[in-house]
Amino acid sequence: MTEVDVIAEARTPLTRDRVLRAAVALADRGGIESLSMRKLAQALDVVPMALYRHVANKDELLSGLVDVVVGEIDPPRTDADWKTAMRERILSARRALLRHTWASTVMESRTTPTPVVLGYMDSMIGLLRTGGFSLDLTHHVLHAMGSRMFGFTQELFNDTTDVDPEAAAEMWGAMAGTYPYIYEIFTTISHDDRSVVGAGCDDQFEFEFALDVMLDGIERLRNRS
Amino acid sequence: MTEVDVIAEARTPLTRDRVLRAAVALADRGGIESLSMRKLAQALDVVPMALYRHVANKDELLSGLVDVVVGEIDPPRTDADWKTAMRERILSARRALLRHTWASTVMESRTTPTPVVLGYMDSMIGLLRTGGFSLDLTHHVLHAMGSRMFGFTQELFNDTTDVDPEAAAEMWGAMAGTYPYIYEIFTTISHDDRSVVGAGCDDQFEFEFALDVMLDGIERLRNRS
DNA sequence: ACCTTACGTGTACGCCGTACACCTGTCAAC
DNA sequence: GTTGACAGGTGTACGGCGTACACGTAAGGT
Repeated sequence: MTEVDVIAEARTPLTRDRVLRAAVALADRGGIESLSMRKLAQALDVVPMALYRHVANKDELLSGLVDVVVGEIDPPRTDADWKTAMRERILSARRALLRHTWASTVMESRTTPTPVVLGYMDSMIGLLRTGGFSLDLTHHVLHAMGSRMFGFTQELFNDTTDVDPEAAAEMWGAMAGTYPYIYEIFTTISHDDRSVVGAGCDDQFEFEFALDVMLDGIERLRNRS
Repeated sequence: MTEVDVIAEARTPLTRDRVLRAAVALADRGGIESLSMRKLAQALDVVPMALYRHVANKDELLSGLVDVVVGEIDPPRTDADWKTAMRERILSARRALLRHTWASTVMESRTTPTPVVLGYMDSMIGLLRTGGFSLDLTHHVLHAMGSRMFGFTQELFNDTTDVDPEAAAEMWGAMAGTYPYIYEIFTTISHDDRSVVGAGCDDQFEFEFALDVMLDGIERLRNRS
């Protein structure tokens, strides 16, 4: 056995799939900002430029990541009305996004939908159309649902970087006077959580709440027409 | 008049305000990706490191930009019920965002709200509380509104980079078979626009449609409780 | 035996944010 | 008037990034 053979069997050949899976793994731990072509190459024990045989560039890599995540969303069930089918699928999408917290950011950064994403959207539209929505109403509903169709509301400042309690307490003290309404809300909700104040929301509940407001709203519009 | 004097009067001194306004101008034309500390310094005819006397780092600069944009949002009118006050203010926010198309992206990238943003949110919450919303319901509504409270729905793939018509036509042809529902929608809506297919939505209408679905929904919840 | 083709490598370029030491003009205190 | 602190712009440099481009090198078809 020559030295060449050792090297040859030591590394499985690069594939687009292997690249994508390594990228997902890298982003899952460490966040999307820690995903660089160079670090990805390093994780695959390969020189950075080698990646470019399998993805066109970083942007296309990111689109590939979106495809991976969207591919994890369950297909819609066919034995239910449009509303529950859509609701459940969106909640499935949300589960996928919770597994890959970077995904929503990356999806928003995309400028063009991939075939995988188009397929997802097409089947979602199908749920509405076969559920009795007119063409026009379907169109408006698509806009109204927006990114929620992919399982995420765009919450502002929902990051989980927890600060030290001392600074937080001081901040909330100052808030009492300056931002009375914010203070009022954040001091009364969810002190059952581990932190005394703030960020103790039941995200799943809030997501479903917002989703249902939307679904109920569009259902009413459907029935009216 | 010495040479020094000429130089001294040739450049107005740098200010945080001047830096921010130059950054806004740079981003307005050329997009947020063309805003780098180096280019910003160049636009101000100054060396890059000079900026750091007025902003802590690029992140803090971006937060400053958000403050500028949020500062452009009109205060809520006080002579109307909560619903129209909120509706009009959100539409004012949307106008500010349309003036600075990069702003929604930057806002989403923020990890911590600035005092200016907190002030905006506080007054929005105030509209709900004084409008008769319970603490709990107000809280849920905040989540449900999400980024829409700042005037933007997170539309996916709403960029305006128009491709050449030939490629577009080919794409739509292929879509007819693969994505029938998408095809159906995009070929029937808004051919009054300049482009034959796609991207011809009335964004203002769609935004208000979604906003009203939301507002009507929460109004119903309010009246029920 | 040769030539193509596929695919990993090495080097290099231009961009980025920013740390750090340095200069210089202004102004208060003596 | 001299001095010394300080505020604010400068210059240099470092490490990171994406990726263009030329170069091996091994496998497979002829």
